[in-house]
Amino acid sequence: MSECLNCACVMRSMNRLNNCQVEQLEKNHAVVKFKKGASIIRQGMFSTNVVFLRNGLAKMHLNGPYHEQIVRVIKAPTYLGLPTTFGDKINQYSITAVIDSEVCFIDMNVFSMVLRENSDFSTHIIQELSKSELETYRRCANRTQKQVRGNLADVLLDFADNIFGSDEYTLPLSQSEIGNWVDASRESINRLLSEFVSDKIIDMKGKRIHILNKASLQLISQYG
Amino acid sequence: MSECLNCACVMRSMNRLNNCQVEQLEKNHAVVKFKKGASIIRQGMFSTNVVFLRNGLAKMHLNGPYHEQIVRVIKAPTYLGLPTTFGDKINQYSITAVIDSEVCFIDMNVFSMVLRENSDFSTHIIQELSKSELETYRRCANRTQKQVRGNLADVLLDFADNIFGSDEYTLPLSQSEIGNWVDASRESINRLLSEFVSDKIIDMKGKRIHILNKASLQLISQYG
DNA sequence: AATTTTTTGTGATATTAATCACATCATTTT
DNA sequence: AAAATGATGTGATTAATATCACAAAAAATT
Repeated sequence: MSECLNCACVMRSMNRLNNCQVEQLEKNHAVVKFKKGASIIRQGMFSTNVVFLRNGLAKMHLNGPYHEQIVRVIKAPTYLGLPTTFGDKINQYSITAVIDSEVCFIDMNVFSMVLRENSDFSTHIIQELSKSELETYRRCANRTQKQVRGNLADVLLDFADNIFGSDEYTLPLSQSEIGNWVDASRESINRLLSEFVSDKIIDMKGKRIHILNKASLQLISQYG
Repeated sequence: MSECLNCACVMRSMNRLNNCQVEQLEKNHAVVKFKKGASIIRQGMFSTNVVFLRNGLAKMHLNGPYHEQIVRVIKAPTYLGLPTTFGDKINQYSITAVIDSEVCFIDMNVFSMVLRENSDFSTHIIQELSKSELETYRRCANRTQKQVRGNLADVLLDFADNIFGSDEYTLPLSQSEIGNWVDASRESINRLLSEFVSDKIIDMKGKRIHILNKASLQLISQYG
């Protein structure tokens, strides 16, 4: 029974792949489980695989000049690290599982071959890369122009709307990780979270978040 | 006589294109000159062309939540706005000539066709996009983690090393544009430039910059 | 269960850089 | 050439956030 046909990541682009191509991928892939906190792609190492996140959640991060920089948090199903696979032999960033996750590694040469054979598929990849770059520009402009309060609101909303699909969730990152994501100190994140709690915008028990006043949070995200 | 064969941008990837493909591009392109300050690609407009910068210098910029954000300054020869062309029908950022420049527009459908026909070429584009995204991550992490002094040093070095290839050059951006690039107010940029002058790190007459102490500037870029 | 390590909470203080407010100089435009 | 607009230079003040310094709580490890 074909594991690749069941893989949501491949399925998303399957209409572009013929059976033979799926079979190629099938023969040259490996599914691996990663525990929370485990490193999936490591900055500075050789990259010889294309990586799919089949399920779970991962953070993309790199060594900045002063501290670790989290670039984005990505949920399955998605490609992981296409740019670092195609852009440089050596990984330019790391990817780490943020909750227990399942990952599929595909040999890069096989993937490249399929890309060469199938122009629809390569067009699809070009579009994915392009969209991801546009998103990066937008996020970067937001992060640098807004102040910490607004960026933190963004993070809380991002988890609710894009990642967990619920206004109640368990924060998968520590406060200092959130700081490394939105360019703030761990202390500032802490103080602002307390502020949100005392303003009844969120409820927080440990890492359990409940968004009580989403409208406020959206306003803060825009103007805060 | 073929204009495309003379275009440095196409020449860079020509070993990947056959005569027929060059001819296709040749028949569907238009070379346009832009004065300093003229808009080449405009955020919010439909994009129907792939754009090459044949010669000159351009800035890539987008509307941030509070002010214009300059993302990068790019010199010819280079593709312009591949991500915004392939990632979204509507341009997600603008490109503006920073000095008088010459640009080649190629119909996107023709370009896509060549991409589909020529897998080497599409691999090349995938690599370009990937590299550009990696660069974006790195730059963004630097910009957000370093303070303004270091980022300004970076800009001065970037002009010298990557753009003009000389330690003496005319700044093609105003101080407020530099501010929008490195996330600082125009006043801060001004004060820091004066500081560099009084520290004999640079000499400045109007927009004419002369780097006097490059080693210092590099130190400031690293630790400042 | 005990110990170590990591994460969180919070005050006091320091610092960077923004903002405001003008003056001056340079460029366009009229 | 005069007027208007935009760019630059510089001080005074304010504001946001980092940093330092601990204590307490939670989680991981032994």
